[in-house]
Amino acid sequence: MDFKITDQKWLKYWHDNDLYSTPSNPQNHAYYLEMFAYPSGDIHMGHFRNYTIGDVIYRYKRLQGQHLLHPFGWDAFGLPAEQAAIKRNIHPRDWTINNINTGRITLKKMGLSYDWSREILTCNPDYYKWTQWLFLLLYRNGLAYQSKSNVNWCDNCKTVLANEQAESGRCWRCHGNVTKKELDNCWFFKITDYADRLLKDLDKLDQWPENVKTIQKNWIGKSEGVEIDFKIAGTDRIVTIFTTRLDTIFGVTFLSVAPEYSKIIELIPHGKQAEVNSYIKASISKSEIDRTSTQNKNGVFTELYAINPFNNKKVPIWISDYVLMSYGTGAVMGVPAHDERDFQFAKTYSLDISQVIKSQETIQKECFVNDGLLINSEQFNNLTSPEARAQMVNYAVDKGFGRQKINYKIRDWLISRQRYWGAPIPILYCKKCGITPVSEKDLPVLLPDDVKEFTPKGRSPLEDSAQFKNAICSKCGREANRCVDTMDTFVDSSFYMFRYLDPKSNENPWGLSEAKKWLPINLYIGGIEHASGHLLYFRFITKVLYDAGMIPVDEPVVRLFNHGMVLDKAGDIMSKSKGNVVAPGDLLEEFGIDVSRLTMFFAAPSNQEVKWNPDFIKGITRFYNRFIFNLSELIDKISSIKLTNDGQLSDNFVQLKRKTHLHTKRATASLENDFAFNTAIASIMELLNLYEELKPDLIPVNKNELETLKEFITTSIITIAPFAPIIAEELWEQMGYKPSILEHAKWPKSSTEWAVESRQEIPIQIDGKVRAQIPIEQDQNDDFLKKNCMASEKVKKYIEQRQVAKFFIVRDKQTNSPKLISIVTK
RNA sequence: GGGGAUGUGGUGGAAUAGCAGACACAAGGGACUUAAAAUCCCUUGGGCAGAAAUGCCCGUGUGGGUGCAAGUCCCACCAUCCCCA
Repeated sequence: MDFKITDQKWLKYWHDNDLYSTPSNPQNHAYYLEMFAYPSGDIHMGHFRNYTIGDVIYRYKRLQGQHLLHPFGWDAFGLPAEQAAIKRNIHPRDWTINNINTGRITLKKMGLSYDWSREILTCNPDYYKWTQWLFLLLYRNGLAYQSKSNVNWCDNCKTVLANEQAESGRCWRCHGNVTKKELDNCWFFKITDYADRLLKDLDKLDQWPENVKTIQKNWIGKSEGVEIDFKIAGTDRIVTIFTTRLDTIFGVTFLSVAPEYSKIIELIPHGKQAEVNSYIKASISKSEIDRTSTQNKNGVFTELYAINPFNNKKVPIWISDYVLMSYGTGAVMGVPAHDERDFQFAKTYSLDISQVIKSQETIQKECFVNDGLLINSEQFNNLTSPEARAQMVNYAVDKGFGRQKINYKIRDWLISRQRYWGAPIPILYCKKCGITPVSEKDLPVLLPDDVKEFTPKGRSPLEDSAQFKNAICSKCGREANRCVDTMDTFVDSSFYMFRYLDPKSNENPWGLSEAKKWLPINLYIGGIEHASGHLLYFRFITKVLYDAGMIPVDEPVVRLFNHGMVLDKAGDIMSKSKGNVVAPGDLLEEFGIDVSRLTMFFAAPSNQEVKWNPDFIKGITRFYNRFIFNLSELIDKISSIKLTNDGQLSDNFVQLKRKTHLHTKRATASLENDFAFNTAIASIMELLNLYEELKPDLIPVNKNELETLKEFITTSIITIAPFAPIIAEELWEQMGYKPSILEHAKWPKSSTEWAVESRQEIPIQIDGKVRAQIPIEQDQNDDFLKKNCMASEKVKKYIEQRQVAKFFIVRDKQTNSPKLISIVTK
């Protein structure tokens, strides 16, 4: 059988018969989705893995009779298109479309079960019209606002960098230092308004991996604490600190404020200002990693003092760069006795350490960070930490110098980019009306064609397009300027899965009836790297759309699955510069669809990394050819056999039937539970191995034996279909059934009666070690087994001259048949 | 600095607390062949004893713990990888 012919044959059949189109009136429906692709050249092995895993699940569910939505699209806006434009003098759109065309050809060669009629390109006006619509929806609801912002700035490249492009404080392209720069007119989405819901609803996601939920939880970073106002001695100014450990407030020996904390600068004595300024300058150019992770905390004394409102003690105010302006109030109280960082800081500068929680440790040598009983805290002495926190906050509120405060680490989502290749923000600046949203009927705001220069200058290339920038105010009709920024591509990808519901609609982004038909998404497959970015934005936008009545669910995805990475043989990431890239297209050409897929699945469980080794292909090819040979041969052989007489199965047929059912059970579990396709394929191999072993003696002499062979054939073909769809179709047809197997076959069920090991003996453990076996017989009650066991010569040998202290039989939970006998001697 | 994952033969990996190494790869030996490829058969965690059948001991990163029984559960540590800031 030549895969070049069969691959083509079935690709054509599937295409001609619209096999993967979405049913319009789905029964028993489900929505399966893989993360769409960023088009950078051809698709790579990571895509290959991601999309074939989704394809396996699609085929399996289809064989179980489900009606499915399984779409695909492209995350087509983004920075690399502009870089290519600068480097090769090609328009970002052309570069992007070329890459999509290349990628699509490869995906189609893979024979994936996508409904291509729903394909989406986020860079097309009929898509980004809805990105802009989404912006307006948020704007209308007070969830989009404009503000100044400290952005990452590479002075070398004269450009703004996204967080993910400032790797460890270095520019990803020139490795120059990244500093912060204040920019006006940045647009934000108010994700912080949803922080609490995003956190709380994680509990609903019982089919999401724990690690993703933990990442999101930490990212949101909710902490419940208190703000306390400290007066600055000799002034009427205050410094407000945020703390979660109010119970330690009598241990405060200093305050620390962030270098960006501008309010106190003017109060600093003149003689000190030069020193302070140079410290601030040095700190601000450091990355947050450097600031928070160094062992040596450092700072500079301001010669200012603050008054602790609890005990009126005067404590020094320091500026230290381990305090971040973006967290809390930008000021913290220093309690070296009970906080690790404060302890290090106090040690460095020989500040006082004052213990207020009882502990065994010597406080001068190490700090004690746990809760405990309060000491040295006046009227709060002898309270436990939680009691003290409750009473102290009441006290502070009563006296008017403190308040309860919930703090989040998550910041509002900065969505404006000074870039060309993105969806323009649909906002007008009118001299009379101010900030004015473009009216919905004027969407989309199209990207202009007269931009030729994409080299970053720190402002958007759209600034230079007169055609784009000059506009008419949608309120008063006078001249206005368009907002020249475009949106972060994470906005594009935060609702594409809803646009798939109705991707051709011009009237609305999708119809509510379609949303009710298909949502929520039953399974979403992609890499873990999106745990805190895309998946959080996507959950946020889902909630916004839910609140707006656009969709019926407030969580988008029931089950999330993260596939492992594909590395090279040595465990290195595949990259062009290393020259270790394996191209999916080449694999398909050389080995065909089935073998390429089977090799990937067999290499490792889907959630673990694969170290791709070309040697893997050999073993799979060997198995694949044996599978085809034996199945074809058997199909031919039995087609001429007619048996109508009843009769018992002989031993060999019993063995084959058991293995067939056991295999069905294992394959089903693998597809339902953990997507460990390697074990499902190993199970098919075992079934085939057993068949080959028994083959000479599998001559059916009655109807039941013939049926057992047929069951073996159909089970083998149907259960391999999700993994190797081409050969499944081919053999299904050879059996004389109507194609496609997806439409006319049904996933087999295993019976508990037959899905049992063909085991001959029961192992006997004596003092924890297997020492003997007894044969399994008809009678399986306790007394009989015990008698048999004690009669065994080997058992006698081990327990002679010893007393049996314990004897028990371990039975299978489901079948109750004995699995193991355990004897403990004195 | 914080969070997470993983550690099992020469390799990829199996194993609801119940016979560790399924299923494969590689390697070695053999058959077929003028030869090679392909295919097929045998051996294959380490050690000891035995002519052999076989028997015994050790073994899942390290050290402890719980259990009749631990790769699996608990505690501490080591190593590698990933993510976030």
